[in-house]
Amino acid sequence: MANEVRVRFAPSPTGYVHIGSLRTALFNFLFARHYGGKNILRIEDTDQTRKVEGAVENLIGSLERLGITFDEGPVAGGDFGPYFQSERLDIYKKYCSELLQKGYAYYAFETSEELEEMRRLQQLEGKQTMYDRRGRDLSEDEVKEKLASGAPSVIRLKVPLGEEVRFNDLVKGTIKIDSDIVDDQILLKSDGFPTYHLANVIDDHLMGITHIIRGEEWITSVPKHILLYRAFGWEVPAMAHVPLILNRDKTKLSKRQGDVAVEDYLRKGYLREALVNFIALLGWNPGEGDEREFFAMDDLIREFSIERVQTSGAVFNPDKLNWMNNSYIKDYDLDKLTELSLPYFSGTGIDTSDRERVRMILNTIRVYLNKLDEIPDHVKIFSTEEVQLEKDELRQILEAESSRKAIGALAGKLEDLDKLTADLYKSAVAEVQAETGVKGKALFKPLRIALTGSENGPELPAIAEILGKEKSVRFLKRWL
RNA sequence: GGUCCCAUCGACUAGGGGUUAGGUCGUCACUCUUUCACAGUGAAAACACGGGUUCGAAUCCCGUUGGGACCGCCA
Repeated sequence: MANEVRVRFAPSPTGYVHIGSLRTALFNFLFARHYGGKNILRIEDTDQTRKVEGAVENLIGSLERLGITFDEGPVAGGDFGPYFQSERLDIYKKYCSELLQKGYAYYAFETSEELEEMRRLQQLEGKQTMYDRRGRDLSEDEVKEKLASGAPSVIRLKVPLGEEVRFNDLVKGTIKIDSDIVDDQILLKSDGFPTYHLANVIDDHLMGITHIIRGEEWITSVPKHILLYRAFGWEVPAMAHVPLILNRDKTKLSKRQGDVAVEDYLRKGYLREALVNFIALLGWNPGEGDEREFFAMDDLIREFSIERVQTSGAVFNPDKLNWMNNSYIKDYDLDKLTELSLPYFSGTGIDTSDRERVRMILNTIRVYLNKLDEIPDHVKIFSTEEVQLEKDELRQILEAESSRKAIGALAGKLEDLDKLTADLYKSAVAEVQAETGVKGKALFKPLRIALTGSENGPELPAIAEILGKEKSVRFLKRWL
């Protein structure tokens, strides 16, 4: 590409990062990095009623945890700032009056109530609800008069009628819309703030954005934006509208049907690599018969292309996320995994200052973990001071004559050891088998139950080693 | 309701005129492991429908149906 690629992620600061936003942010990031361009963060905070304290910091923090970084933005700075729209009000006003002057926009004075009434009537008639453009009929004098009287006013886009607005979307192809059904969108609100549509067009142009990559929900407002670019005499950036991420019932992914905040997933112990990998594959794949499923961020950067983004929406499938996360957990560098897991041990009764022990525990249970917050479920057997039987029926197994014989023999052997290791445990059990004649299920089952209170779980020798000699012996002897 | 978008197994998807329509998750079975899980092997499971175009359509075109998004002084 001749010019440097410049893309932007432009969220409104609502306090958390939606999974759908994450994917938009990811795709922008991948696209920018793939072409060696710039990834820009712009905060769309023109709705004063929606301000959330600390939202921007949180947003940047979450994205950075996932490895999505910005070259320009509120924190990174840059030559195209400010990157908060609320700090660019003068710019919008200036361009808006230019529109007014050129006759591409006009003043309107309806109150919210009047507009609501208008919509209600339109709905009754079964028509599309949109501004009926009545403000266009006001004479210059009428407008002057109202303005002078101090009546609240907005500025609306004067949509040229009877035209077909068309554009080429990088993922959807050519899209055309009849301008007659394009709303005379409010550009400047009565509080002096611009709407998304105005601010977005001005900023994208001023910030030199070359490609707009955003969710499909924006597609119907593109004509407004095109008209705006045209009115200003600006070049329209390339656009790519990516399909939505859906609930199980195929509606737009929403809070009501489960977690949608990236922070929720991070908190539950989904690994950043797994989350990024999974989200990237929701709507993108390398194609051409390439059947890989695992991609590190570098792989994604190298292979991502907007042309391979899916045209239809994708259901967010937690089962597959779990599978992928579990795969990452199983393969993860054990030391790093140990560090990441530490917070999840709080309240389990396991002393995390003994890193080596935590490491061993993690290594034996990681195969069971879909996510890190499941750790407590699997470590009870290591922290308990007295084994609890999972169910009462297990007591019978313990009380069998052969069981007592084996348990007693093993307890004796372990007692003689200096230090209990998995290997020593194994040989001790082998000796018990030889000496008592108890073998097979009759041997292993009671030992497992005596040591853990459960019929199943990780490998017994590993458990015994983690338990240590003292505890193992004590647990065994209890059933004699 | 209007406009726009979309349509391959239950889910994510590959394929894109001639394929036994491939892979992954999930499900089921078997093997392995003296447990569960892991791993391995296998199975069930899809081109929404109707018309064209073509020697030949899952693939291209049109329509139908179905689903979704948007229709705010939100973004």
